[in-house]
Amino acid sequence: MGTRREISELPPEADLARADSLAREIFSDVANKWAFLIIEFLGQGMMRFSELQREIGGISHKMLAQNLRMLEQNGLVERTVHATVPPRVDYALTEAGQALRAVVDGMCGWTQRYLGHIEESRRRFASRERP
Amino acid sequence: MGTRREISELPPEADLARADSLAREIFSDVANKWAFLIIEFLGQGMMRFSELQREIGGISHKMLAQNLRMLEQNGLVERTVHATVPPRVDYALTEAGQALRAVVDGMCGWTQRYLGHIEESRRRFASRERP
DNA sequence: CGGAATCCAACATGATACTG
DNA sequence: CAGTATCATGTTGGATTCCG
Repeated sequence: MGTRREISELPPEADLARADSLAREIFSDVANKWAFLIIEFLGQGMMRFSELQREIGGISHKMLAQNLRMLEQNGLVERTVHATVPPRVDYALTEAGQALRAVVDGMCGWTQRYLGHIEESRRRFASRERP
Repeated sequence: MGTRREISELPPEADLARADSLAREIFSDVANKWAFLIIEFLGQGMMRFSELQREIGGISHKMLAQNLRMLEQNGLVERTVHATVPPRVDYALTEAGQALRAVVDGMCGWTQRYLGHIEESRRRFASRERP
């Protein structure tokens, strides 16, 4: 065997260590705050565009549309258009989306649990600056 | 009770729905690809700056330094300086960092599992463009 | 070696306005 | 209502350079 190759005998595509892998590309797409927030809130169930925008405070129309399209392309979100007037468009998580939602839920829980810890850590860090 | 308030009876600080909450601020910091990759690779154990940079393909010196500092401020990463020459600096996950690592691991696993699914979804999406 | 600062190009984002 | 395009602006990120 080689010197220290325990980690990956993965196909190059799936290897996160490689900057040009598909896995990295997916990480770059999905591991961002807007995508996570959309997935988290969509986890509550099917929602309309405007509902989502109301739920996720501070997200702009543009960012919501853009990230929804990205998630749709990657097959995490399904878009359903109702031929009514005014138009009604529903968004829901696919199976892949729901699987990722479990991860995002984990991060939400982590955030709650370590909120105080992080706050304190920041304070300590700030106060020992310019010693 | 109100009309539809199942979700959060959380303190405002912990409410991800609010753009100005501390939870959101943490999400914005941590939910990005570089932070996730650093946490994932640091999960293998204590590592030096240059080792990390070698492991994480495509990360620049600047991004690594910047994100390490951010993670240190938030108390996810601990930095140890050895008074040798040349200087040696080790990075390791704290308890909070290891807890988040479980989440990131979940995302890595998710990526592997749905890689093909996502690839196919992208192809379908692309090929039904300009119909 | 690790870190910080600078410069600058590229990109992300928000506001606005327009379409179906 | 949902979606897109455009534009102005701020932020990100890479390359480079210098410090300890």
